[in-house]
Amino acid sequence: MKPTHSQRRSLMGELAMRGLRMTVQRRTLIETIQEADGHLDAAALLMLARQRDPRIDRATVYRTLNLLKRLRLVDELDLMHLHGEKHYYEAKTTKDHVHLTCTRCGKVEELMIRTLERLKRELAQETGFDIRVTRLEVGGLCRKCRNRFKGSV
Amino acid sequence: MKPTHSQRRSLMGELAMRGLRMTVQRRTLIETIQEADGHLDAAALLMLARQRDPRIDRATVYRTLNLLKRLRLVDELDLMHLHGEKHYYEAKTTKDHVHLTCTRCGKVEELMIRTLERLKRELAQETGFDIRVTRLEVGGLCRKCRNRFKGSV
DNA sequence: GTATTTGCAAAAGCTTTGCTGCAAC
DNA sequence: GTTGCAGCAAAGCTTTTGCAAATAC
Repeated sequence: MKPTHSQRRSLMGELAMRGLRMTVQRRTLIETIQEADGHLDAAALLMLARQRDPRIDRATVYRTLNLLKRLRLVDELDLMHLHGEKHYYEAKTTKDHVHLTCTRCGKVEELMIRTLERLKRELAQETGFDIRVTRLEVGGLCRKCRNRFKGSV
Repeated sequence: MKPTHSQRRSLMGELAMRGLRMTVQRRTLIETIQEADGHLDAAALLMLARQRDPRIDRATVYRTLNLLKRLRLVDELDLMHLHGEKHYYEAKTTKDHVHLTCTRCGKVEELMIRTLERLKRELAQETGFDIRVTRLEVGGLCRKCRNRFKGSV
Protein backbone atom coordinates (compact mmCIF):
# COMPACT_ATOMS: atom_id res chain seq x y z
CA MET A 1 0.00 0.00 0.00
CA LYS A 2 2.95 2.31 -0.46
CA PRO A 3 2.08 5.42 -2.42
CA THR A 4 3.08 5.79 -6.01
CA HIS A 5 3.90 9.03 -7.70
CA SER A 6 0.85 8.80 -9.90
CA GLN A 7 -1.42 8.23 -6.92
CA ARG A 8 -0.08 11.28 -5.20
CA ARG A 9 -0.42 13.49 -8.23
CA SER A 10 -3.99 12.40 -8.74
CA LEU A 11 -4.88 13.40 -5.20
CA MET A 12 -3.44 16.87 -5.43
CA GLY A 13 -4.82 17.31 -8.92
CA GLU A 14 -8.24 16.17 -7.85
CA LEU A 15 -8.46 18.95 -5.29
CA ALA A 16 -7.27 21.66 -7.65
CA MET A 17 -9.65 20.48 -10.34
CA ARG A 18 -12.56 21.14 -8.04
CA GLY A 19 -11.41 24.58 -6.99
CA LEU A 20 -10.31 23.40 -3.56
CA ARG A 21 -7.21 24.80 -1.98
CA MET A 22 -4.14 22.70 -1.44
CA THR A 23 -3.13 23.75 2.03
CA VAL A 24 -0.13 22.50 3.98
CA GLN A 25 -2.46 20.63 6.31
CA ARG A 26 -4.12 18.79 3.47
CA ARG A 27 -0.81 17.95 1.93
CA THR A 28 0.46 16.65 5.27
CA LEU A 29 -2.62 14.56 5.94
CA ILE A 30 -2.74 13.10 2.46
CA GLU A 31 0.92 12.14 2.60
CA THR A 32 0.48 10.62 6.03
CA ILE A 33 -2.42 8.48 4.88
CA GLN A 34 -0.63 7.36 1.76
CA GLU A 35 2.57 6.45 3.55
CA ALA A 36 0.92 4.70 6.47
CA ASP A 37 1.38 0.98 6.28
CA GLY A 38 -1.96 0.15 7.85
CA HIS A 39 -5.45 1.37 8.48
CA LEU A 40 -5.54 4.61 10.39
CA ASP A 41 -8.25 5.85 12.66
CA ALA A 42 -8.64 9.59 13.11
CA ALA A 43 -6.63 9.65 16.35
CA ALA A 44 -3.74 7.72 14.84
CA LEU A 45 -3.76 9.93 11.78
CA LEU A 46 -3.68 13.00 13.99
CA MET A 47 -0.74 11.64 15.93
CA LEU A 48 1.26 10.76 12.85
CA ALA A 49 0.45 14.03 11.13
CA ARG A 50 1.58 15.94 14.20
CA GLN A 51 4.99 14.37 13.88
CA ARG A 52 5.24 16.26 10.61
CA ASP A 53 3.46 19.40 11.71
CA PRO A 54 2.66 19.73 15.44
CA ARG A 55 0.18 22.53 14.89
CA ILE A 56 -2.36 20.40 13.08
CA ASP A 57 -5.69 20.04 14.85
CA ARG A 58 -8.20 17.28 15.36
CA ALA A 59 -10.92 19.27 13.63
CA THR A 60 -8.76 19.61 10.55
CA VAL A 61 -8.24 15.87 10.48
CA TYR A 62 -11.96 15.19 10.53
CA ARG A 63 -12.73 17.92 8.04
CA THR A 64 -10.09 16.66 5.67
CA LEU A 65 -11.22 13.07 6.03
CA ASN A 66 -14.75 14.10 5.15
CA LEU A 67 -13.47 15.95 2.14
CA LEU A 68 -11.44 12.98 0.95
CA LYS A 69 -14.38 10.69 1.52
CA ARG A 70 -16.64 12.90 -0.54
CA LEU A 71 -14.09 12.97 -3.34
CA ARG A 72 -13.72 9.23 -2.96
CA LEU A 73 -10.00 9.43 -2.42
CA VAL A 74 -10.12 7.41 0.78
CA ASP A 75 -12.21 4.46 1.86
CA GLU A 76 -13.76 4.23 5.27
CA LEU A 77 -13.87 0.99 7.26
CA ASP A 78 -15.12 -0.32 10.58
CA LEU A 79 -13.07 -3.49 10.82
CA MET A 80 -16.05 -5.05 12.56
CA HIS A 81 -15.88 -2.49 15.38
CA LEU A 82 -13.37 -4.68 17.13
CA HIS A 83 -11.83 -1.72 18.91
CA GLY A 84 -14.81 0.52 19.51
CA GLU A 85 -16.91 2.63 17.23
CA LYS A 86 -14.21 4.50 15.42
CA HIS A 87 -13.50 4.34 11.73
CA TYR A 88 -10.43 3.48 9.78
CA TYR A 89 -9.24 5.12 6.61
CA GLU A 90 -7.06 4.07 3.75
CA ALA A 91 -6.07 5.55 0.44
CA LYS A 92 -8.37 4.34 -2.29
CA THR A 93 -6.87 1.74 -4.55
CA THR A 94 -7.82 1.14 -8.15
CA LYS A 95 -9.56 -2.15 -7.41
CA ASP A 96 -11.81 -2.69 -4.42
CA HIS A 97 -10.72 -5.27 -1.92
CA VAL A 98 -12.17 -7.19 0.97
CA HIS A 99 -11.22 -6.72 4.60
CA LEU A 100 -11.37 -9.82 6.74
CA THR A 101 -11.08 -9.18 10.46
CA CYS A 102 -10.40 -11.95 12.93
CA THR A 103 -12.71 -11.33 15.86
CA ARG A 104 -10.41 -13.23 18.17
CA CYS A 105 -6.88 -11.99 17.46
CA GLY A 106 -7.80 -8.80 15.63
CA LYS A 107 -5.68 -9.49 12.60
CA VAL A 108 -6.92 -7.87 9.40
CA GLU A 109 -6.37 -9.55 6.06
CA GLU A 110 -6.90 -7.73 2.82
CA LEU A 111 -7.74 -9.49 -0.36
CA MET A 112 -8.30 -8.46 -3.91
CA ILE A 113 -10.75 -10.84 -5.47
CA ARG A 114 -12.07 -10.86 -9.00
CA THR A 115 -15.53 -12.03 -8.09
CA LEU A 116 -16.10 -8.73 -6.31
CA GLU A 117 -15.88 -6.86 -9.60
CA ARG A 118 -18.32 -9.29 -11.13
CA LEU A 119 -20.65 -8.84 -8.15
CA LYS A 120 -20.60 -5.08 -8.60
CA ARG A 121 -21.40 -5.39 -12.29
CA GLU A 122 -24.34 -7.64 -11.49
CA LEU A 123 -25.57 -5.29 -8.78
CA ALA A 124 -25.44 -2.31 -11.10
CA GLN A 125 -27.26 -4.21 -13.81
CA GLU A 126 -29.88 -5.55 -11.44
CA THR A 127 -30.70 -2.29 -9.66
CA GLY A 128 -29.68 0.48 -12.06
CA PHE A 129 -27.47 1.95 -9.35
CA ASP A 130 -24.49 4.06 -10.25
CA ILE A 131 -22.18 2.44 -7.70
CA ARG A 132 -19.73 4.90 -6.16
CA VAL A 133 -18.53 3.19 -3.01
CA THR A 134 -18.30 -0.46 -2.13
CA ARG A 135 -17.54 -1.75 1.30
CA LEU A 136 -17.20 -5.45 1.91
CA GLU A 137 -16.18 -6.40 5.40
CA VAL A 138 -16.02 -9.87 6.79
CA GLY A 139 -15.65 -11.03 10.36
CA GLY A 140 -14.76 -14.46 11.61
CA LEU A 141 -11.85 -16.53 12.76
CA CYS A 142 -8.60 -16.51 10.88
CA ARG A 143 -7.01 -19.82 10.04
CA LYS A 144 -4.81 -19.85 13.13
CA CYS A 145 -7.50 -18.93 15.65
CA ARG A 146 -9.93 -21.30 14.05
CA ASN A 147 -7.63 -24.22 14.59
CA ARG A 148 -6.72 -23.14 18.06
CA PHE A 149 -10.21 -22.60 19.39
CA LYS A 150 -12.50 -25.06 17.73
CA GLY A 151 -16.14 -24.83 18.69
CA SER A 152 -15.98 -21.59 20.65
CA VAL A 153 -17.94 -18.43 20.03
CA MET B 1 -38.97 -9.43 6.48
CA LYS B 2 -41.97 -10.54 8.48
CA PRO B 3 -41.04 -13.01 11.17
CA THR B 4 -41.78 -16.67 10.81
CA HIS B 5 -42.57 -19.02 13.61
CA SER B 6 -39.41 -20.99 13.07
CA GLN B 7 -37.29 -17.85 13.17
CA ARG B 8 -38.81 -16.85 16.43
CA ARG B 9 -38.33 -20.22 18.04
CA SER B 10 -34.71 -20.35 17.00
CA LEU B 11 -34.08 -17.03 18.70
CA MET B 12 -35.55 -18.03 22.01
CA GLY B 13 -33.95 -21.44 21.82
CA GLU B 14 -30.59 -19.95 21.04
CA LEU B 15 -30.61 -17.94 24.25
CA ALA B 16 -31.70 -20.83 26.45
CA MET B 17 -29.12 -23.11 24.89
CA ARG B 18 -26.40 -20.80 26.06
CA GLY B 19 -27.71 -20.48 29.57
CA LEU B 20 -29.01 -16.97 28.99
CA ARG B 21 -32.25 -15.83 30.50
CA MET B 22 -35.26 -15.02 28.43
CA THR B 23 -36.51 -11.88 30.08
CA VAL B 24 -39.59 -9.91 29.08
CA GLN B 25 -37.36 -7.13 27.79
CA ARG B 26 -35.44 -9.45 25.52
CA ARG B 27 -38.67 -10.95 24.26
CA THR B 28 -40.06 -7.50 23.55
CA LEU B 29 -36.96 -6.30 21.76
CA ILE B 30 -36.60 -9.41 19.67
CA GLU B 31 -40.22 -9.25 18.59
CA THR B 32 -39.91 -5.57 17.78
CA ILE B 33 -36.90 -6.16 15.58
CA GLN B 34 -38.50 -9.07 13.81
CA GLU B 35 -41.73 -7.28 13.11
CA ALA B 36 -40.18 -4.01 12.03
CA ASP B 37 -40.50 -3.47 8.33
CA GLY B 38 -37.23 -1.62 7.98
CA HIS B 39 -33.82 -1.10 9.44
CA LEU B 40 -33.91 0.15 12.99
CA ASP B 41 -31.37 2.24 14.76
CA ALA B 42 -31.13 1.97 18.53
CA ALA B 43 -33.30 5.05 19.12
CA ALA B 44 -36.04 3.82 16.81
CA LEU B 45 -35.95 0.40 18.39
CA LEU B 46 -36.25 1.96 21.83
CA MET B 47 -39.24 4.00 20.72
CA LEU B 48 -41.03 1.05 19.17
CA ALA B 49 -40.25 -1.24 22.08
CA ARG B 50 -41.63 1.36 24.50
CA GLN B 51 -44.95 1.19 22.74
CA ARG B 52 -45.09 -2.38 23.95
CA ASP B 53 -43.49 -1.83 27.33
CA PRO B 54 -42.90 1.78 28.40
CA ARG B 55 -40.50 0.83 31.16
CA ILE B 56 -37.79 -0.43 28.84
CA ASP B 57 -34.54 1.50 28.98
CA ARG B 58 -31.98 2.64 26.48
CA ALA B 59 -29.23 0.69 28.23
CA THR B 60 -31.24 -2.49 27.85
CA VAL B 61 -31.63 -1.85 24.16
CA TYR B 62 -27.90 -1.50 23.66
CA ARG B 63 -27.09 -4.45 25.89
CA THR B 64 -29.57 -6.63 24.06
CA LEU B 65 -28.33 -5.52 20.67
CA ASN B 66 -24.81 -6.43 21.66
CA LEU B 67 -26.00 -9.78 22.85
CA LEU B 68 -27.86 -10.48 19.61
CA LYS B 69 -24.88 -9.34 17.60
CA ARG B 70 -22.60 -11.69 19.46
CA LEU B 71 -25.00 -14.56 18.91
CA ARG B 72 -25.27 -13.48 15.29
CA LEU B 73 -29.02 -13.15 15.45
CA VAL B 74 -29.00 -9.63 14.08
CA ASP B 75 -26.88 -7.90 11.47
CA GLU B 76 -25.46 -4.46 11.97
CA LEU B 77 -25.34 -1.88 9.19
CA ASP B 78 -24.18 1.69 8.63
CA LEU B 79 -26.11 2.45 5.46
CA MET B 80 -23.17 4.59 4.42
CA HIS B 81 -23.58 6.85 7.48
CA LEU B 82 -26.08 8.89 5.55
CA HIS B 83 -27.79 9.98 8.75
CA GLY B 84 -24.90 10.25 11.15
CA GLU B 85 -22.79 7.68 12.89
CA LYS B 86 -25.49 5.46 14.26
CA HIS B 87 -26.01 1.84 13.35
CA TYR B 88 -28.96 -0.02 11.98
CA TYR B 89 -30.06 -3.49 12.92
CA GLU B 90 -32.07 -6.18 11.23
CA ALA B 91 -32.95 -9.74 12.02
CA LYS B 92 -30.49 -12.10 10.41
CA THR B 93 -31.82 -13.87 7.36
CA THR B 94 -30.68 -17.23 6.10
CA LYS B 95 -28.92 -15.77 3.08
CA ASP B 96 -26.79 -12.65 3.21
CA HIS B 97 -27.90 -9.74 1.13
CA VAL B 98 -26.51 -6.47 -0.13
CA HIS B 99 -27.63 -3.03 0.99
CA LEU B 100 -27.46 -0.32 -1.62
CA THR B 101 -27.92 3.18 -0.27
CA CYS B 102 -28.60 6.13 -2.53
CA THR B 103 -26.44 8.96 -1.25
CA ARG B 104 -28.77 11.52 -2.76
CA CYS B 105 -32.29 10.47 -1.82
CA GLY B 106 -31.42 8.07 0.99
CA LYS B 107 -33.39 5.17 -0.37
CA VAL B 108 -32.07 1.75 0.64
CA GLU B 109 -32.45 -1.20 -1.67
CA GLU B 110 -31.83 -4.73 -0.51
CA LEU B 111 -30.81 -7.45 -2.83
CA MET B 112 -30.15 -11.13 -2.48
CA ILE B 113 -27.55 -12.10 -5.03
CA ARG B 114 -26.09 -15.51 -5.66
CA THR B 115 -22.64 -14.27 -6.51
CA LEU B 116 -22.25 -13.16 -2.91
CA GLU B 117 -22.40 -16.76 -1.72
CA ARG B 118 -19.81 -17.69 -4.30
CA LEU B 119 -17.64 -14.79 -3.18
CA LYS B 120 -17.80 -15.97 0.41
CA ARG B 121 -16.83 -19.49 -0.58
CA GLU B 122 -13.85 -18.16 -2.50
CA LEU B 123 -12.82 -15.93 0.38
CA ALA B 124 -12.93 -18.80 2.85
CA GLN B 125 -10.94 -21.01 0.53
CA GLU B 126 -8.41 -18.34 -0.22
CA THR B 127 -7.76 -17.21 3.36
CA GLY B 128 -8.75 -20.12 5.57
CA PHE B 129 -11.13 -17.84 7.46
CA ASP B 130 -14.13 -19.24 9.22
CA ILE B 131 -16.50 -16.51 8.05
CA ARG B 132 -19.05 -15.56 10.65
CA VAL B 133 -20.34 -12.18 9.54
CA THR B 134 -20.50 -10.61 6.10
CA ARG B 135 -21.35 -7.03 5.47
CA LEU B 136 -21.58 -5.71 1.96
CA GLU B 137 -22.73 -2.14 1.68
CA VAL B 138 -22.83 -0.11 -1.47
CA GLY B 139 -23.30 3.61 -1.90
CA GLY B 140 -24.13 5.47 -5.05
CA LEU B 141 -26.99 6.92 -7.00
CA CYS B 142 -30.18 4.96 -7.47
CA ARG B 143 -31.63 4.73 -10.94
CA LYS B 144 -33.93 7.72 -10.45
CA CYS B 145 -31.38 10.07 -8.94
CA ARG B 146 -28.81 9.05 -11.48
CA ASN B 147 -31.03 10.09 -14.34
CA ARG B 148 -32.08 13.25 -12.62
CA PHE B 149 -28.64 14.55 -11.69
CA LYS B 150 -26.20 13.45 -14.33
CA GLY B 151 -22.61 14.49 -13.77
CA SER B 152 -22.93 15.77 -10.23
CA VAL B 153 -21.03 14.59 -7.17
C1' DG C 1 -7.94 41.55 -1.60
C1' DT C 2 -11.19 37.91 -1.06
C1' DA C 3 -12.82 33.58 -0.02
C1' DT C 4 -11.63 29.37 2.24
C1' DT C 5 -9.59 26.99 5.77
C1' DT C 6 -7.55 26.52 10.31
C1' DG C 7 -7.18 26.19 15.45
C1' DC C 8 -9.47 26.38 19.49
C1' DA C 9 -12.92 25.25 22.58
C1' DA C 10 -17.23 23.80 23.30
C1' DA C 11 -20.98 20.83 22.13
C1' DA C 12 -23.34 17.08 20.08
C1' DG C 13 -24.38 12.29 19.14
C1' DC C 14 -24.22 7.63 20.01
C1' DT C 15 -22.96 4.05 23.14
C1' DT C 16 -21.24 2.13 27.49
C1' DT C 17 -20.89 1.46 32.53
C1' DG C 18 -21.40 1.29 37.88
C1' DC C 19 -24.50 0.41 41.00
C1' DT C 20 -28.80 -1.00 43.47
C1' DG C 21 -32.78 -3.43 43.43
C1' DC C 22 -35.69 -6.75 40.85
C1' DA C 23 -36.73 -10.93 38.13
C1' DA C 24 -35.76 -15.41 36.14
C1' DC C 25 -34.63 -19.93 37.00
C1' DG D 1 -32.24 -18.82 47.19
C1' DT D 2 -28.84 -17.47 43.62
C1' DT D 3 -27.41 -15.42 39.79
C1' DG D 4 -27.98 -12.55 36.21
C1' DC D 5 -30.47 -8.67 34.33
C1' DA D 6 -32.93 -4.10 34.25
C1' DG D 7 -33.35 0.68 35.24
C1' DC D 8 -31.28 4.89 36.29
C1' DA D 9 -27.94 8.32 35.89
C1' DA D 10 -23.55 9.52 34.79
C1' DA D 11 -19.64 9.18 31.98
C1' DG D 12 -17.03 7.92 27.71
C1' DC D 13 -15.58 8.14 23.16
C1' DT D 14 -15.75 9.74 18.55
C1' DT D 15 -17.08 13.30 15.67
C1' DT D 16 -18.98 17.97 14.57
C1' DT D 17 -19.50 23.03 14.86
C1' DG D 18 -19.21 28.33 15.74
C1' DC D 19 -16.20 31.80 15.48
C1' DA D 20 -12.08 34.82 15.02
C1' DA D 21 -7.61 34.74 13.00
C1' DA D 22 -4.62 32.97 9.43
C1' DT D 23 -3.68 31.31 4.75
C1' DA D 24 -4.05 30.25 -0.20
C1' DC D 25 -4.91 32.04 -4.51
